[in-house]
Amino acid sequence: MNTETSISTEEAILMAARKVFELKGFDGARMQEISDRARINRALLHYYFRTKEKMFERIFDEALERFMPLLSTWDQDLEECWEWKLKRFIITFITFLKTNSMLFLLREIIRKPELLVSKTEKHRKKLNKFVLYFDRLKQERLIRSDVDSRYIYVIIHSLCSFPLMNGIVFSYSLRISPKEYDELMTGYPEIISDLLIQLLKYQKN
Amino acid sequence: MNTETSISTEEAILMAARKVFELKGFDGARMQEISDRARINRALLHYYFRTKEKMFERIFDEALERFMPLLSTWDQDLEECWEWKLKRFIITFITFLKTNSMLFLLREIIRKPELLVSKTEKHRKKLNKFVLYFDRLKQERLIRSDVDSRYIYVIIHSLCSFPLMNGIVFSYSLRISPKEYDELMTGYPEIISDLLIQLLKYQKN
DNA sequence: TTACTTTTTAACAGAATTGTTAAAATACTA
DNA sequence: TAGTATTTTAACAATTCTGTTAAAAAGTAA
Repeated sequence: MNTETSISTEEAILMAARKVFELKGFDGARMQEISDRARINRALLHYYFRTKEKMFERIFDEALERFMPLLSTWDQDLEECWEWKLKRFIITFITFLKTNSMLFLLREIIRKPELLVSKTEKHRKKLNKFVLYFDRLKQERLIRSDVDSRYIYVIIHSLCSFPLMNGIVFSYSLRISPKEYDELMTGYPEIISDLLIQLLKYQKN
Repeated sequence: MNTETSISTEEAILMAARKVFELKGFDGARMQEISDRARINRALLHYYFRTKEKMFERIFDEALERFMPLLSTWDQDLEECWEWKLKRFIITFITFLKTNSMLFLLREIIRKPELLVSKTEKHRKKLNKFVLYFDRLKQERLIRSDVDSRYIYVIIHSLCSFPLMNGIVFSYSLRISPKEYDELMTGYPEIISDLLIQLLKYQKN
């Protein structure tokens, strides 16, 4: 087997598959559409990935493996102040989400909840780092202590994730083009970083 | 035709269809599963709704028709202070979203973007009420003027919508059961109302 | 050129799904 | 009870999609 051509073909297939699965979901995706996008034929598709199921699993796993590490950064660079940490997280996360569809993951998890449990067991332990970190910030009186850290978690993630996955709807609701919406959103990470910092900062009185 | 039994059967079908479409999406939904849920047989399903397509259209339209009115409440009760207005919106919206899947709409719109345009034309005009209202609040120096009203729109909607549609993932990430997450979320509308009010309130200095 | 690998072509089997139909069974109403 | 409307049963046609196969074609490297 010539590894080089195989890999580029395999990569073409994976890129195409990812795109189609993200757009249409597992049930709506068609092997034909994937092979069209990869500019190969359907026989070759099955030659590289035996079944649609296996191909999906690969795409889904890779998506999760890209995603999970982002969630366990809260115990790194502990000397960094929380404002910077937060800001950096938000910018990194939003940048990441521009090329990684959260909706894809969510849709498939809702279709088949086992996907979440089976594929993330090894990351499970790391998931409480956020809450630990923010509870600590409260103890140290660096941030306000009257908001449950789990709410803070939900708030930050909602503010990062939803504007991107709901882009079509938001741009329609705001009566601007998707392009204009994208442009509007370039300033968004800065804005919410600053707002969240204002909001969370410990209030002296 | 005996209208009463028909309506109850039709309603059973619609309820079942809605549930299945919300869970599986159009492509993943099976007529068999819908008729099972409605406790009737597949022949009767087609007797009431000729095709899957037509049934879906009905479900989707109804979902949009429930949804859209919520977005055009910003020019009602103008004597009410903006804090109350905001709080009322948030509570109403979140309550609504508990029984109306935003993910369903989003998934189908992404699958087939025409759905959004074709089905909401008549509501399109009303969609700028939010921005108009908040721009006015800024003029009157009731809220801070350094945040684009469109960002405020995105922020409020993200904070309302995402925690519910991402419930499975959040409860997993926070390592609590879905039930515990629901309980946690009962306090959520109050919290974000208050936080948003703090954040938006006009700052004297 | 030769040997080998990759890719295409074209055909097909099998399964799942949608939608239809006719006749029988059941439920309802006058 | 008789007549009407609703629902079930069971079978079927048509289509779409997945996955397989064998042989041919094209590409690559020695």
